[in-house]
Amino acid sequence: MGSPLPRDPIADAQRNWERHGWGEVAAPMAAITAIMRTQQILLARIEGVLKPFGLTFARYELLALLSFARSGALPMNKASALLQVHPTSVTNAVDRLEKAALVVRSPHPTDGRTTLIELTAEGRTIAKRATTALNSEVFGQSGFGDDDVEHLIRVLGDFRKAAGDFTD
Amino acid sequence: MGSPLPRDPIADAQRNWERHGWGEVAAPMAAITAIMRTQQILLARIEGVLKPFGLTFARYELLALLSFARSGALPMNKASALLQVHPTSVTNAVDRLEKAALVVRSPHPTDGRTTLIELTAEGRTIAKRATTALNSEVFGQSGFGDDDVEHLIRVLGDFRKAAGDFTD
DNA sequence: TCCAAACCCTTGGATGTCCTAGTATATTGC
DNA sequence: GCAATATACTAGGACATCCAAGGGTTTGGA
Repeated sequence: MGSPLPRDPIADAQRNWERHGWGEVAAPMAAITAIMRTQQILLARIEGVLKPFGLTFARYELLALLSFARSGALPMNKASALLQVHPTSVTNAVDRLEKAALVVRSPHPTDGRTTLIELTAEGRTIAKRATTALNSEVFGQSGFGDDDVEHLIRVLGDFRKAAGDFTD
Repeated sequence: MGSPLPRDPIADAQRNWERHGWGEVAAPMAAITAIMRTQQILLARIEGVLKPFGLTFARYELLALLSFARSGALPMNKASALLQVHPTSVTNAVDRLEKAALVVRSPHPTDGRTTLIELTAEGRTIAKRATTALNSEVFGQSGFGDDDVEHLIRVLGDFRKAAGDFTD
């Protein structure tokens, strides 16, 4: 999308913050901005790997979640909670996955309000293949050192917990 | 959007990865997934603070960038490069900011291809107020410890550099 | 000098996310 | 048992991001 900049724009922003007398929060601002940008880079990599499978990250996450469920099926609301996205986002993802025949919707046996999302055989195959690709092309070459990975898991885990993501 | 889960879904995913024989990349997978989720949480906080100003994060970033430019103006392509987003995203943001009278488009004095984005007086005021709000309500209460902030800046900075964001 | 290649911005389309209803089904409480 | 409340999913709308294409402007090499 663009060639490398001569200078780190986030470091520049941090300096600007300090210069304007906001030194107190300049570092957290830089850290948060860096998280936003890193997510953008990672998402682009992931989507690039998933594209050949006709998947996006949102759809992959749902597929992967289903593949780990014992029965290969989950209620929409459960998927929404576990993926931590809005219910309408799940509806959207399921619509597209269903068109691609990777999942099917089926009524819940006892609760008429609930819809189950079920992995098809092809869905399971694609999920497996996509995971293999992501493992080798993204997670296996993250560029983060082992210590940094551990640190990120701990720091961001604490953050997510404090934000109310989970109790544990 | 949902009440806290009883267990950390990312830690669960990491265990699933290990259980399926992908232990080698389970930790980086967890770290990357945590970054994605953290970004989502932070973005929601930021947008919540900006909403009263009629701004989104994308528009705020552009406004802030302009406010740090000496002349209060920048070519669209420069803004695109510095914000590291696609040119069409800048077009979109400028369209909306211009409707809100926070910026104006003006022709480049010497290059007929280029359009300058210029901050209006009101744009500068809103930028300042929004920044104050973000500083006190988000950056000042990030929840990250000082050491963790420094670590994040370093680790993510190295990552962004390796990804080709900047040379420095 | 002049035309092809490079560059800049915009339009149109595909996706994803969230929010705000609206419909249907369950549960609760009186 | 029935009305009121709570849940589950979906439709429609607002935004953001990217990609592919198209039209206008500059630049540079023949």
